Amino acid sequence: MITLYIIDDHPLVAGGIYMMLKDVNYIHICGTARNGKEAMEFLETNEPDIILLDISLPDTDGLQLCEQIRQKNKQSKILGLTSANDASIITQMLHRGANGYLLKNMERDELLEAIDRVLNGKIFLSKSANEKVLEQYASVNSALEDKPALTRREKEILDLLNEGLKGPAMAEKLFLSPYTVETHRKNLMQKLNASSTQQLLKTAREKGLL
Amino acid sequence: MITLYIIDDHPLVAGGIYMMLKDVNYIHICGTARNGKEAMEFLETNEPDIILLDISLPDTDGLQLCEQIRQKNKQSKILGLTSANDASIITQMLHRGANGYLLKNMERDELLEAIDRVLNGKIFLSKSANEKVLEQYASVNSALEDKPALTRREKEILDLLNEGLKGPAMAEKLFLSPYTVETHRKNLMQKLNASSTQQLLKTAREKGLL
DNA sequence: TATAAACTACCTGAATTCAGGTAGAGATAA
DNA sequence: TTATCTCTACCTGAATTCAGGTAGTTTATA
Repeated sequence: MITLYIIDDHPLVAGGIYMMLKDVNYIHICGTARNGKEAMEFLETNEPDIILLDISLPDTDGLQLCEQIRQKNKQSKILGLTSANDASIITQMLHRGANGYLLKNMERDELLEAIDRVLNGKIFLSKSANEKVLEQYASVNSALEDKPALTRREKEILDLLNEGLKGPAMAEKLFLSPYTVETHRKNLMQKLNASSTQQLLKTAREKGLL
Repeated sequence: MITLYIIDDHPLVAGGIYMMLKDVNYIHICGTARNGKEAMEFLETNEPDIILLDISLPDTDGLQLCEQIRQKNKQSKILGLTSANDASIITQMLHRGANGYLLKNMERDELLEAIDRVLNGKIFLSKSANEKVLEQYASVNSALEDKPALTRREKEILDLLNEGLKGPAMAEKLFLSPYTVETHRKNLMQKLNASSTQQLLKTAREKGLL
C-alpha cells in the first residue's frame, strides 16, 4: 500500500487528485495540508511514500518547504505541483530534493506514471516541464554566432579564474609572471566586455565558454 | 521528402540506419561521411533536413564539428549520436546547436520519433540521455544536508555578487555603507570557507545556494 | 525583560584587481 | 622576408578586495 500526502492550499486540487486515485487500490491518500506549517506538523510523525507539494503556498516558499521536508524526511518521494512552468523553478526543486514535477493540468495516467517512476528511483517531469528544462540549454544557441575567439592561453586563464584562483597563484601554476596573467585577464575582459572578474565569468558561462 | 545525412566513421552505423529507414518513403538518405572534413565539404553545397552526427570522429572533436555545422547551416536539425551517455556532453551539444541526442542502441521507433519531434521544433533526447541530464540536478541532493544557514541579507549579497556587481555598486543599490556590504561578504566567505569571491561563488553554486 | 541573532557601520593595512598603456619575442602563413 | 597574431612581460596609479578586528542598534523569541 503506497501512502500519498497532498500539500495544497486549494481544496479543488486535493479533491481532484482524490477522484483520480479513488479506485486505485494500491494507493492510499493519508492526508492533506493547506499550508507549510500544517504539513510540517503532520510530517513530524509520518513518512508517506509520496508527497505532492504545491509550490505556491500562502505561508511559505515552496522551494524552502521542499528543502525542509527533504532534510527531515529522506525516504519520501516529493513531486512538485504547479500551474506555471518555469525551468528555473523546476531545476531548483530538483536541487532541493524533489524527485519530480507535475503540472496541475495533468491527466490521471501521468500522475500514475509519475508515482511509479519516482518510486522506482527515477526522476519524472511532465512532458512540457521536461521541454522547458532542455530548452534552457538550447536557448543559448543564438549566442553561438557571435562567440568571441579566445586564444588557447586565454581559455586556460579563464578556466583557472573559474576555479577561484587568484592572479599570483595562477602565475605560479603556469610558470608565468603575475604581469602576464594580468594581461591575459585584461584581454579576456575586453573580448567579453566585462569590468570585473565576476562579470567576465558570468558572461563566459552565458556564452557557453565555460 | 525529408533528407537525412549521416556522419559516422563506422559503416555499420550508416548501414543500420539505412536498414531502419529503407521502407520509410518520406525519408531519403542523401549521403554519409566518415569524418568531419568530408562532412564539411558535403555541407558546403547541401543542406539536409536532418544531420545525424557521431560525436566521436577520428579527425575532429564532435562538439566543435557540431558548432561549425550549426554556424554554416542554420536550418538543418542536428541529432547527436553516441554509444556513451554523459550529461555534460549532452548539454554541451545542445549549447552548440544540436537539436537532440540519440544512443546508437536506439530502436527504429525512437529514431522516427526523434526525427519527427526535431522537425517540429522540439528538442529530443533518448530516454536514458534525458535521465542523465535530470540527474545532474538531483545529484547535488546530498549537498543539502550540510548546507550552511545564510541570512536573508547574506543571500541578497550573494545574488548581487553573482550578478557581477562590485562592492560600492551593491552598497548604493541596497542603501547601505560599503563597509556593511564588505562585512556581509566577509561573513559569507567564512560560512563557505572561501578566500576569494570567485571561490565563494563557485562553492555557493556547488551547494545549490545560487 | 533578557538574550541571541541579524544588521549596520567602522578601522587599519596589505594584497589584489582594474585601467590605461608600453614593447619585445616567437610562431605561422603568405 | 614580411606581416600578423599570440604570448610574455612590464609600468603607474587608482579602486577594490581581503583579513583581522571593533562595536552599537534592531529584531525576534522565550
